[in-house]
Amino acid sequence: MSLEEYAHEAESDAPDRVVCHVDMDCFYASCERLRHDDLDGEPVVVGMGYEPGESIGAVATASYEAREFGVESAMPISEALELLPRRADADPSDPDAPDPAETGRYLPVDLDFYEDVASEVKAVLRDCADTRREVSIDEAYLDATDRTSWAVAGDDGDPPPSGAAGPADARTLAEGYARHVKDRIDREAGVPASVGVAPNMSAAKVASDADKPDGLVVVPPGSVAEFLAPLPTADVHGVGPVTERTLAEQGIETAGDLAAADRDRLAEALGERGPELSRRAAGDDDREVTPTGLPKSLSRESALPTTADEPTKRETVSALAADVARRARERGCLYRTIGIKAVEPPFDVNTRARSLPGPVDDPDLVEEVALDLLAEFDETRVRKLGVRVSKLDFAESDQATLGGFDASDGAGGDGGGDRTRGPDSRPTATDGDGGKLTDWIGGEPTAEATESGATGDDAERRTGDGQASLGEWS
DNA sequence: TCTGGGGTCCTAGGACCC
DNA sequence: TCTGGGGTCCTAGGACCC
Repeated sequence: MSLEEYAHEAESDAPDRVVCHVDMDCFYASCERLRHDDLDGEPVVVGMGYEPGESIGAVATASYEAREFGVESAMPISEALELLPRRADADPSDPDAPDPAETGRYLPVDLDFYEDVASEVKAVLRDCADTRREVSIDEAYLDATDRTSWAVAGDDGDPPPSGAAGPADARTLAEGYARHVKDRIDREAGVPASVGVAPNMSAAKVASDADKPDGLVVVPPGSVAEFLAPLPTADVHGVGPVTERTLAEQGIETAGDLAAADRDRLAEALGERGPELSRRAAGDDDREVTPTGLPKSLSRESALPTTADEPTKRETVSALAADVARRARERGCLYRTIGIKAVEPPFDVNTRARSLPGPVDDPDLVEEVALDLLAEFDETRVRKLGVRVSKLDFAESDQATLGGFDASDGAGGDGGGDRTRGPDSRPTATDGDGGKLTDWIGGEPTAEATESGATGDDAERRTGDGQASLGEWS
């Protein structure tokens, strides 16, 4: 037996984990209903880049009533308006006006308000589980193993018969716990959630999607593979349109096919991701629920009418650079790499980046480097530009400058209010590769347990609920 | 679908070092 | 000088997710 197999064997004595995935239902629309009673039961469309009366922007969230009309996430507002006219345009005295019963309410995104609501949801989650991972404004994983179990309610604590029961067949304590979480969110934050419960993260995610909205789906240990098997591969966490196509070419259409597929062959077609996806499809996912860490990069981008005009491009990049630098400063982080993105029509993405000798907080430098990188695209027609800073460093952001000996590399060391730290200015105890303080904040630094695949949390895309799940565009 | 904005991780090749 | 192997860092691009 290999060391890993041995470790796995030893682990199998541990009780099955209880992982909850909480996914708010059409969150932005639900938030709007919180403050506008008259939206109850109405088709609601929340648009980003949308302004009242206009038809620009894209659908961020459509309520389930609006989806009945075919309105979907990512859809241009103009298209949504064709399927579901605006209520305000339904003038009863105009015979050509749309029937008010066939109209919807359109609202612009108000992120500040949604964040307020989200923080009430988070307060409930904090109360319900010590181990949490907040994935986005409307989604979180909980590890509730120490709060509940897979024992059947009212029993002597025996787990349900393995594999014999379909999802939610037997009333487990875990189900009661999840019901409690869901009810508390509804009561205390006032917005509906769907909850999935399973022994691992990816199954919990799929479960929360399986009965939206207002769903509660429980997949006990032993029935995970069975639960996943009939689903299309696109429902598996990490399978996007490209991977879906690649799998289909090999005759792999369902999660069951994927689970049973030859993993060496998958590795050939998809790299290491292939076997990993197969394991997940088989119900095998041992990622721990780890708290969300600090960001790895900050960026800002914006679309513009396709142009090759140099001043326009430079102005755009300057503004984006200033914005990114401001956000970095607000969050108290230094950065070591500055990059740009230039998208050529139809959708060719170019990125360029440059690393500095040491971490800095220097808005002028961000602009200077970004413009310098942009020079390569002086003649290029672009439809979108972006600026990014990465290699972020949150460690003691401004302490290094206080003592007066700083910036051993001299890069802008005494130039105004910018904070700079040379590469060697950190104390030796925390210096060196992998020993950075930031590596330890927000989770263990081991490759296996931290981020690998722990982010993307399955495909909501069109059928799901993600307000921002417009990912199929990129 | 004809295209927004914010992120994450993975891979592959090249430079460089020992 | 040639040959080799291992390791790390950097950059660019791709896929995916919300």
